[in-house]
Amino acid sequence: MPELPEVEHLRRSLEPVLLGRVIARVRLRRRDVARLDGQLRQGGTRARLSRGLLSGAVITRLERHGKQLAVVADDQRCLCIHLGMSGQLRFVPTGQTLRQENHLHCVWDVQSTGQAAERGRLIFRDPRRFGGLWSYRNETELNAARWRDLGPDALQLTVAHLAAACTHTMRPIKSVLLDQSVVAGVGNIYADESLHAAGIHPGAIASHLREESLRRLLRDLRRILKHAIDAGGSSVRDYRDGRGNAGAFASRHLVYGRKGQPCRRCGDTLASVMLNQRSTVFCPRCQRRPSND
DNA sequence: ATGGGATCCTGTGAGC
DNA sequence: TGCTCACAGGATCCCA
Repeated sequence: MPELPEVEHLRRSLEPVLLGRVIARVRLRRRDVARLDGQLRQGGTRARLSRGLLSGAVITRLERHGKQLAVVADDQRCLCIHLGMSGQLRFVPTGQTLRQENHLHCVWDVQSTGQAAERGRLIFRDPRRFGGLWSYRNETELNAARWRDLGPDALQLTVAHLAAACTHTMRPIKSVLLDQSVVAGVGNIYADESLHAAGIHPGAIASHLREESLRRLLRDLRRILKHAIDAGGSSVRDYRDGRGNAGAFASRHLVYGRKGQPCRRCGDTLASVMLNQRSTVFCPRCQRRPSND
């Protein structure tokens, strides 16, 4: 379940093998994962499809906002890649055989522009297909369309913005954290981890929290996200970076996936509730629910 | 307007 | 051993 740290680590792991390289060919094996100009493809020609998927482009930048990635080309074209739940983006150097992999939806042939013809393939796999590819003519269109409704990236979020999103709402604080229009990049893992670190009950009504609590939450969220990026992300099950390596942060989770186990801070047994249809793990002692909720 | 629930999808692991 | 079934969840849509 790639969240901000996983996508950021993926972005960094792909930069060395993609920047300055040209996309020689694209093979879209499953059409419904791709949207042209942000729209579900309807009768677009094969050429238009290839173009949207960056065929012939030289890759100049890899951008990220929240959990989404964008590959930007020298001619402005840009392809937004969202991994959803189980999506993987991986670079496979030529010579390394591409194992018979299922759910392989798109393959890009990548080669260097210089003398030494270093080649490889970039592959997009997504068994559960919650992810996808969205093509745009340029970054302005991406920002005006798909990224328009995203809040600030979690690493750029300010207390003022978070506090503004929390006033006048009866939603639980965890729902606010998971809301991508409030803050982009936080999913179930890092919501639970940051709330635990800040000592805030996930079900606490957002508008009842003091600014001091929100300040602590933001500080801990940012700290945890940065540590997770450095550790290569959390590989709970599927996540792999651009070279196929698992992340190491899952072993450092204090609450996520640890229901029934002792809290690593106070020793109390970690409890679990459903919130937003998500299993939510917290420590009943470290994260007391305010009495007025 | 706000927020909660159902929905999509497949692999995994528990339990019989 | 092999089967069934619940569960995992990001985003989107629908409805109260």
